[in-house]
Amino acid sequence: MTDVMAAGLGRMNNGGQRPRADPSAHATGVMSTKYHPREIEARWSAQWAEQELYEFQEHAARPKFYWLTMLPYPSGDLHIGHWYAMAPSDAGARFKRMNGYNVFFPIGFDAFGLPAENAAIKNNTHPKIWTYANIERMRRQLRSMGTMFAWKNEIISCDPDYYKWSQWTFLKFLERGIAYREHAPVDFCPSCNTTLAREQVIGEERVCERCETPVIKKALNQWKYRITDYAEQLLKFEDIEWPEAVRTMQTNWIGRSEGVEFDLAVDGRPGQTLRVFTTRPDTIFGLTFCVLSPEHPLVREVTTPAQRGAVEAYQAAAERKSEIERMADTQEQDGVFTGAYALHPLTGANVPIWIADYVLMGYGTGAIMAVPAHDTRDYAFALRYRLPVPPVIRPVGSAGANGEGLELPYTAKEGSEMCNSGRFDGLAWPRSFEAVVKELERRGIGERKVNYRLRDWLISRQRMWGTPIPVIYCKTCGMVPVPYEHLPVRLPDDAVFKPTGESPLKYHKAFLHVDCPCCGGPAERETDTMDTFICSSWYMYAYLSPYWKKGQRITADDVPWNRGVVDPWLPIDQYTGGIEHAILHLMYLRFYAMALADVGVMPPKAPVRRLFNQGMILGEDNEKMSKSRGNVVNPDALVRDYGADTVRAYLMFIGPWDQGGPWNPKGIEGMARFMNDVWYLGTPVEAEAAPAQDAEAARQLTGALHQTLAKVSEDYLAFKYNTLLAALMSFRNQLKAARPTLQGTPAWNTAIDGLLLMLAPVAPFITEELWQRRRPGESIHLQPWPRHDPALARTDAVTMVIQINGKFRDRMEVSPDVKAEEMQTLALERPKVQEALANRTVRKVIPVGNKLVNIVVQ
RNA sequence: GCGAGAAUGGCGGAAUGGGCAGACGCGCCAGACUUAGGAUCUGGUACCGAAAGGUGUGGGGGUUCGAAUCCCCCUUCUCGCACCA
Repeated sequence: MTDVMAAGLGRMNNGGQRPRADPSAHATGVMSTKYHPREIEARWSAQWAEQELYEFQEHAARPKFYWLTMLPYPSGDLHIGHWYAMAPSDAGARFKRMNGYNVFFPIGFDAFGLPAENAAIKNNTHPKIWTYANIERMRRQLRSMGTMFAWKNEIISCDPDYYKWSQWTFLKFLERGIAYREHAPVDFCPSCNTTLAREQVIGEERVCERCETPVIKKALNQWKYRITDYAEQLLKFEDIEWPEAVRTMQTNWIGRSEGVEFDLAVDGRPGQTLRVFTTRPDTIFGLTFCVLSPEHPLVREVTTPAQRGAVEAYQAAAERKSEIERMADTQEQDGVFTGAYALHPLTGANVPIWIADYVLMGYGTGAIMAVPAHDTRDYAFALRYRLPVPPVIRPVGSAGANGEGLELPYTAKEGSEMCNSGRFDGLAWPRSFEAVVKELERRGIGERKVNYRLRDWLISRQRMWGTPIPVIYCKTCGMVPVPYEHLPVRLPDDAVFKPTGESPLKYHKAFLHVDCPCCGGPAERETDTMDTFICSSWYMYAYLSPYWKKGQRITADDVPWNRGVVDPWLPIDQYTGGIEHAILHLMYLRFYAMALADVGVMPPKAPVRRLFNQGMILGEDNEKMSKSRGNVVNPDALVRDYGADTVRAYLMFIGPWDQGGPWNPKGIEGMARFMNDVWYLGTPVEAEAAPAQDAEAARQLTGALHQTLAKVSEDYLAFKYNTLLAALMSFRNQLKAARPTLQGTPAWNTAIDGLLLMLAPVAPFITEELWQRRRPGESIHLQPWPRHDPALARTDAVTMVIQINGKFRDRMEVSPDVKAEEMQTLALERPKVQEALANRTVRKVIPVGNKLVNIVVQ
């Protein structure tokens, strides 16, 4: 522990000890002023805010473009991860704006959540105070980043005028049957003291998404949203350009599988049936036993007295097992015989009914037909308890007519055919599936069924700092929704925070006790609050008319935003954010849009057209940044040393944005040098000697400008900031080389303007400063993107490569319009080529465009 | 186990409708200017070799005049899911 800390501190000291005393220091050249990023950045931040340069313009002649970055949680300080997420997003939005779009780029705070409550307990203050103090600090930091946020449209999700509408969505969903309350076993985090949605339980170890504590099961009365009703819709990704990875993850999470559900009669119990789900009806003749989940209600009914003791012991053990940590490596299939038998639906054979915890109550019917020859789990189970394992499918055309010699378990679908299955023998997949399903349907004991892995969204949280669920429980009237006119159900400002692990709302008398809206009698409020993912499921619409009907009494007919503004601005044209939200936020957001469309407040179209997921910025050690590792990079310190422009640009230069990558503390020096060069190149020079006329050099510089422009414009659209910056650096190198001959000429000035314009989205401060020094009073951020002229980008000579048998031999300059025959002649004339061709016969010469000739010999 | 993606110098990475591998930057080496250099400027920097030349994009095959790029097999790594019937 001590070692780790010492190492961590050492690293931090090292990282912080090299402030650049004067980052603008460079020796040569005529200098008017030095580059002082801190001074110019402070000045421009203030000025842009004052001029409202970036605020929302509902109507404009330019086409609308809704550019969105995921809203941050106000944790207190802006982390380098926030910079990595937001600075490139901002650059993209700025680029769109320069390209003639009316860009809306809002920001807000996802302000409910547990850290505020923990801080409240620790400091004995209200979470609201902690949260708003953090927001104030983060607003300043976000401004220092140079982002073009439309601050006037900011929303804060813990504001009652926001969560009033979150409550409204709950009431509407309740009316439509999308919200419901259920008593069932749910995932509970003993550290956060609250239940969690299935999506918030991570991995095999089943740990809490927030604190990594293993979750336990608890049976509780909880509110849920019927997201499973939208499973089919959620599987469709029409009209949206989302990364393949996200679509695959969501598709897998939803986990659609097609199969059949059918009944088996229980032997000796007329009328008693056992329902199972299977995706492999083609293997039904291999059914040699059934397995019930230990929690299955039928277990009590069918268990014979002789087996009762063993069965109950197993049930108790299974229950305990799900409450204790689930060990990864103990996936053994064990179970207990109930003593009862079911009848095979097609053969009438007796098959024993077992219970085993590898069958889950929450999936399908909680009961399975076991076909040990063709399912790995059933196979393991059968081996363990010496149950028969008859093969009933085999690879098409395989030798053994009845599957003899088949390696078991054989689980393939494609290329399999039925055997040992009476009149079904020889039927190949997928006809085998169809035939058995038809037979079960004909007998009236089963039907096709689609099952999903997706569960309904559990939204109740036993925490205080969240949106109160607007329902009241009355002894006489039962559950009563809070009338719309009474919204919002406000969180009390005087709740007492104690480390009891329970929500202070339960002990807040004024909050808890309420008159029933129905009968006027004494009643109690729901004290659970909503999952904070609800706040972030609709904030993108709220941005367009923030705190709609603020302070006003609302009715059932109101909608949560101004549709006149919101409808024309949908969908969100570009959304950017971390891949870690691939399932949670990005699936909930789609669900919310679908459900709200059903409620009738939104057009039924995809809410987010284009999505981009950035990668994660890692510590110097290539590990995830964390305080315990001591590899956290502090953006404020970097801004102090290098300026925001350099930090922004360096983060974009590290590598492809979607890839993320480790922080290299030395690497930023290169970007600082680049900014210094830009400063030096872009600062107007007074009274220079009359520039020499060098038409050829001027043409070359103009060519370089337009080549760079083509590359940079293309890269902005594809979020390829790293290569865009590399192109700008190359251009910088060319400018430095051309400076002695061209500085002050029209070609030079155009090139410098181009450099500043192309860099403006990435580095808004330095470009604004230099632009306005050249043209006082004009913001660079209101300039149109420079037009690319392919004619000017054209060079008058291209390099042609000469290969012999595909190997590089020589290169030469040729005209861009060179003809194929000419290329061949030129290539064969080269001395190096002649030399290499001595005593060899040329068989073929292959010219490629105007860039390469391959000579094939012998 | 299933699904998705990746593997290129000392490092981050460029180049994939096949056509000069290593753009750009970091680091490193040498030099210049300097009292000084962790500033700036100039040159160099994939590997082997004195050179000519040869070899190189995780490994092995293949297609092609030509492969980092396309096809097949394998290895390793990252991410997601995981007793889902």
